[in-house]
Amino acid sequence: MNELLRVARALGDPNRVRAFLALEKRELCACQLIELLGLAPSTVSKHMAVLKHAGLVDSRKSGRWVHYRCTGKRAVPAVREAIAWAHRSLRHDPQITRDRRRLVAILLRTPAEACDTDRSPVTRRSAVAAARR
Amino acid sequence: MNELLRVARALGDPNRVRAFLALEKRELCACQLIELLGLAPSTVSKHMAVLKHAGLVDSRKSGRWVHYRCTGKRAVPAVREAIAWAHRSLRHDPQITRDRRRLVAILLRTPAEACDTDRSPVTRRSAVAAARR
DNA sequence: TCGTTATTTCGCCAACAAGCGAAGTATCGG
DNA sequence: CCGATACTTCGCTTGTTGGCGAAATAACGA
Repeated sequence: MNELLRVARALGDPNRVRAFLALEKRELCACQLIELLGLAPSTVSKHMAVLKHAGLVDSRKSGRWVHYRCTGKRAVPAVREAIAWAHRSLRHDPQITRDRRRLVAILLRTPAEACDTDRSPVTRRSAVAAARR
Repeated sequence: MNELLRVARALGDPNRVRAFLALEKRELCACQLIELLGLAPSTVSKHMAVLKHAGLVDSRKSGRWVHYRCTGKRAVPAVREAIAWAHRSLRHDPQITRDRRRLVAILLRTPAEACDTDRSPVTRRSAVAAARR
């Protein structure tokens, strides 16, 4: 039952839930999650490690940046079911809705100065479009 | 998102998960859960209050006894989905399997001396049969 | 009414979790 | 190399949680 316990505990903290839901439609690098949540980098790093250990999220390192993404369909069935539960029950949550809006701004702004200098304008535009959906 | 947080936190403790899974097929009174978990009555009472507050469980008082039961189909959709997730991911869990076996013994023994003096032998037999399934 | 039994509430302690800042690791740009 | 940038790990503080036993509440049975 350790898998269920890890997943349940990972989803038991509001900031982790916010970070996890922000990854519903796209991957994000740590600095974008830090800006979204407004927490210290070390805190966000710890939160992401918890989500990762639970199998809800994985990460890919590209240069200086670590990109996090939801494991989604690649997750094992038990975790996949939890992901569907979380996404569905928070679809209309006010906090998550606010976060979605703020993400649009973050995705528009941070590319120029930070995380994805290697991301082409066209990719950036589609990421923003995805965030609006 | 408070509902999800309450449910996730409720399912984040192994003893609460065991108690909750024990209620999958039948209702149980507090003393049976106390015996199953081997914890102090006050501790079990607190655990059940957490499960109840999360909407995973409700209770019905009958005389001296409080019978707990899974809210199951009566739960709101978000909670119902979590219930299905928990039940499905723990169907073959070793600890839960051990608990199911011990429950058979508890259901056979406790009626005579404790909780369900008001339960007729035929009902008791069917409860035991359900526990074996 | 009085004692007994079932359960909850209260008060406490130890373990854990979330937060931060400082120091450490890794990668890029010069 | 050296500084800067992006994270992560470490050490610490503070709030929360899980456990217990003792006392309180409730209901039954004599």
